[in-house]
Amino acid sequence: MPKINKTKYAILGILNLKPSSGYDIKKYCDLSFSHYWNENFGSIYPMLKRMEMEGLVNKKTEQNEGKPSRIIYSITEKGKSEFYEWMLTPTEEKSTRRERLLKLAFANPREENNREIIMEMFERQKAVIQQKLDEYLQIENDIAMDDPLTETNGISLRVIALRCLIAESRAQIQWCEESVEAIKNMKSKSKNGRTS
Amino acid sequence: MPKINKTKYAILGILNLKPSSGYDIKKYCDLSFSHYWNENFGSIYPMLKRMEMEGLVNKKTEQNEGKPSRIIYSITEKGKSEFYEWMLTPTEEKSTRRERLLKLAFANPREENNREIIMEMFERQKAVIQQKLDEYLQIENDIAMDDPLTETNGISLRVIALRCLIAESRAQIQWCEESVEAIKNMKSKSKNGRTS
DNA sequence: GTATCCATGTAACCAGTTACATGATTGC
DNA sequence: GCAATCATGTAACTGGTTACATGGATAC
Repeated sequence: MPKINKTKYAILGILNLKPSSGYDIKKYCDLSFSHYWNENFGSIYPMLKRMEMEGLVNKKTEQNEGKPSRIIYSITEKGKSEFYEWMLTPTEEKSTRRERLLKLAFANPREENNREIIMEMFERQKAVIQQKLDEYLQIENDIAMDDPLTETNGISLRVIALRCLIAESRAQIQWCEESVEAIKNMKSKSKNGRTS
Repeated sequence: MPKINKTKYAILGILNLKPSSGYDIKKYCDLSFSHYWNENFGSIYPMLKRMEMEGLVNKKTEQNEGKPSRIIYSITEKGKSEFYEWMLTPTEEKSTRRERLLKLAFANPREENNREIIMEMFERQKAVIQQKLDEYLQIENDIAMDDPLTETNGISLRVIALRCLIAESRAQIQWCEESVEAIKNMKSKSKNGRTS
């Protein structure tokens, strides 16, 4: 299965909300889902051109006196159908490179003095994750504050997306704690037990 | 902060265990941590050359009669110190592209008929995650079976690494379920409540 | 008058993947 | 004889990031 350029879908998704310029798209990304998605001008502008040639979007130059002219793209029917198809495709988030786990795999707890290093590793990792978690919780709080709709009309999808990151972070923190305990036990056991 | 080539550290980590050829390194990756790390020959061989020039590894050609000759690399002191430095650096696993969450962000639950699609999305995502989870659990089981040391001497780091993936998957599944519930409630509320 | 924002783009680069080329050996 | 494995490598490509170039408008 080939790697597919997802910038296309991000753009389609935003244009499906409303016609926008490349600049708008970038702004929207930064503002609305910076914690789990990123786009750069270097990807957006060339992709928009490509998408126009593929008939996924329509182009319209907006001439504004005074202000610089903007190129507004809108999604076509073809673009919409491609977008909805993508939306319903189950996402396989390939984690081919998880640095944290790789590091762990290289640690060797059989050697006595290494255990301290490994426990230190976990503590440091935990601190990084905790910091992220605090950040997410802060944002969750902010959203609830400035969007009273969430109370009367249920929670927003922005919050739901954020809660995935929150749930994952919490799971990771717990995993760090459990792992430290497991390594501690390993240590005490090898003292009066056997050593390979 | 610039993106750093992590292939280097993966190689250092493996060579720190024992001197190996490029081929060995690839095999080790596939065998030992395929679920969270991947390397290709296209990265390994050029990197080994570069690392030799940087003095991180030593090269030794092994001439075997009959068998094809192998180039065995071993880690140097400089390589070791760079490796341990990396090991203790807290890992910031940037999730700049979480397709699942992006999809969610584009879903609009305010429109009645969209809710069905969103719930369907969650169900499909959940199924994908569940499949992964089952896979992980199977491997965890396999490791425990063929490695009796884990019982007497505590659990291996291979299992601990795996348990991170397991914990994350479980958190994600729970998140899917909670989200579906939240959207259901949103729906019933908007029926006898207000609609924007 | 200068820093920041609006706005569009290109070029260069890096990481990582895939495909290809080569050739020897082993197992069926 | 043929497929699979051992073994090393290169070339081409894709996805994504960063830096640069340009120029007008706005805010202080």
